[in-house]
Amino acid sequence: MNENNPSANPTQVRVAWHCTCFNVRRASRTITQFYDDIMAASGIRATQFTMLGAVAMMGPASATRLAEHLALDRTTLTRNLKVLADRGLVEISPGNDRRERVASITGAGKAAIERATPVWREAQDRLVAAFGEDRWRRMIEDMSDLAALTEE
Amino acid sequence: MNENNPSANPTQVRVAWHCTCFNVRRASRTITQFYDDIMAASGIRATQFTMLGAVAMMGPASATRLAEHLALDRTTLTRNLKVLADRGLVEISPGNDRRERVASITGAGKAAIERATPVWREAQDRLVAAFGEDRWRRMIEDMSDLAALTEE
DNA sequence: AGACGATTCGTTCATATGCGTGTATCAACA
DNA sequence: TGTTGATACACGCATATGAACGAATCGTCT
Repeated sequence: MNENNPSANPTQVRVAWHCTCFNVRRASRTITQFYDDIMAASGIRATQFTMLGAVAMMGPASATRLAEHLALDRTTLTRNLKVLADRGLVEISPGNDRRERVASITGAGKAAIERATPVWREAQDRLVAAFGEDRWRRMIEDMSDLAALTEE
Repeated sequence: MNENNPSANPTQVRVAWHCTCFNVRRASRTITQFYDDIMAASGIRATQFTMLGAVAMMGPASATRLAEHLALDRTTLTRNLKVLADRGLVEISPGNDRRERVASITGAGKAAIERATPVWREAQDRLVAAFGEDRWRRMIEDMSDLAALTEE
């Protein structure tokens, strides 16, 4: 490779654009913004909506259990949960096992879910319609399988 | 819905797991870790590898141009670039337009790319093999199209 | 030359993400 | 009963991500 040429060799170009990690992260960014833009009015972000849903769905659950459920690092989950706790949407309380701290949904949290669900659905519907339902369904399965494959 | 039942209604379950945003973010997490684990020995993370590649590929380029290229917020790119600059892998210098600050790859940056490329390839090859090449190729195209669709 | 809208960027605030280390608690065993 | 390995967590460090605000610079028009 020519040391004086600041542009790298063409191989590098293909590397960048075929990288699975780059592609999934880029999609993650643009899709998150797409959802957040539409959901902004509800005061709940897409990530927080997911988190609220998980807490509501799993009932009082420990951080570790929620983290495994969402394939999220336990410490990340704890901090994300704290944002919701500070807003009164979830409640963190000590569990029977005194090492544990369990999270449960509050009334305000349920109200937030009720309020955010329609806008979430709007984002989801718009995206599915634009992408094509069959193709979208296939891709969700692909991403889900890929996550299962790279998780351990 | 039963106000006393801390578990939400079953609808919420389907919402969480069919959410495009959740699925792509979860895949983004697990795949990033998959790549980072394998690439750890090289001292370069997958995200940084992408960034280095972009700088090398685009030659001296402004933050705005790089950000558009990667579908990344300008301020995010600037800070990610700073991490690489602090390690001497890229150089930030003023451009002709005095508002601009252009980034270019350094010798150490090129060396880092050379060093990291084989481990990146190992991660990529392993994932493609495990997922199936045809299916993988299709999914990359899906994710790329989806990013284009949700980008504006 | 001076005014003005557009462009490029830096800084601050807030969230999202994972790792390493240390601490409290538990369960089981000698 | 005391020890000990395992478990659940908090905290600090580092990176990744975007929004809002404001400053510097540029090009253009008068």
